[in-house]
Amino acid sequence: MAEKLDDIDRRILDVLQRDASLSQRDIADRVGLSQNALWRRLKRLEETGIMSGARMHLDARALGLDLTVFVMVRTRNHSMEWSEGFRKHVARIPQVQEMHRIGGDWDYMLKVVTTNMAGYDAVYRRLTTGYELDTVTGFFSMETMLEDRPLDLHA
Amino acid sequence: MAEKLDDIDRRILDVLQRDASLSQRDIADRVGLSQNALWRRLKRLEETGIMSGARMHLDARALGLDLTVFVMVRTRNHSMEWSEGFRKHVARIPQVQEMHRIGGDWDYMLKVVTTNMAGYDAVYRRLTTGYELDTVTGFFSMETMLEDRPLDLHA
DNA sequence: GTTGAAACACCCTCAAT
DNA sequence: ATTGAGGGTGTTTCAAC
Repeated sequence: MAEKLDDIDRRILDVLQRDASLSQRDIADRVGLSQNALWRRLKRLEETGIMSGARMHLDARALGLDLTVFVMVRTRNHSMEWSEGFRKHVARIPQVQEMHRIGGDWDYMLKVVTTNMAGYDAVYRRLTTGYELDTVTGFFSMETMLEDRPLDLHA
Repeated sequence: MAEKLDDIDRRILDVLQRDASLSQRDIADRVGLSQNALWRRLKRLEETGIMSGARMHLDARALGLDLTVFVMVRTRNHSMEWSEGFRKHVARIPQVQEMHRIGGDWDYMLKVVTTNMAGYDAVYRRLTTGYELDTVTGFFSMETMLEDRPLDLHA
């Protein structure tokens, strides 16, 4: 799956994951390419699917989305069919930002972002309606200390 | 903190958080505004800080970043000074995408994205070097079922 | 890989309504 | 709020090296 990327590709991606509004002129200067050569690389990086679209970053707090909860779920049924059904169920809840099937003491972990406790309660009810979950525990974020950081492209 | 946003503002933000590469012409058509009126709203939304820059979305898997771990940390020292020092310590680790101070059985939760188990071990060592942590447990994501979803602007 | 140019789209501002 | 228009910038595709 890992595509062949050289250092320049990595630098282009790193610049863009931090600021996608830069002009090709600026990016080309930063990575030491002509605008034309950069254009060809950008096209290739798009085609391979490594870059999958620019997104505007929004400030959740400024939008009144003040509550972040990490929800741990333990279930009884562990078949893949049930898991996929559960995924679709959760995907219909827009306050869920992220969902993972995890190892350890729990089966699933969800990240929920909403306005307040009433909003979380609504998510909780929707989550548990129609699905028999063994245990559901919310870990409430009291302080977001780091968020939305760029990927480490040198890892 | 919550700014005064009408439905049109919300629709603009919703369109842009899904695709920041759209032209003002396209956005204006979608939300039913003239390009000129849209421009003024965009300027205002930028100034208030609700929109904080476009970012290119990268496919972690295509970049070989195949391992996601949620790290739960329990500490002994719970002073705010220690917490801020710990935050700065963690902020220097580029594989950490997210860090929260949480309530419940744990004190902190970190999201780590890296290449493989060796990469995670490097993060673990760096995390625990110089800081006496009571307990550190990693919940390994076996399957990312939902990720990077847009915020729910109607919550 | 590079430069230069041409055609087009987009952004921003202003004037008028 | 709207349309229309102008100048400047950015993108995309050439041709030539």
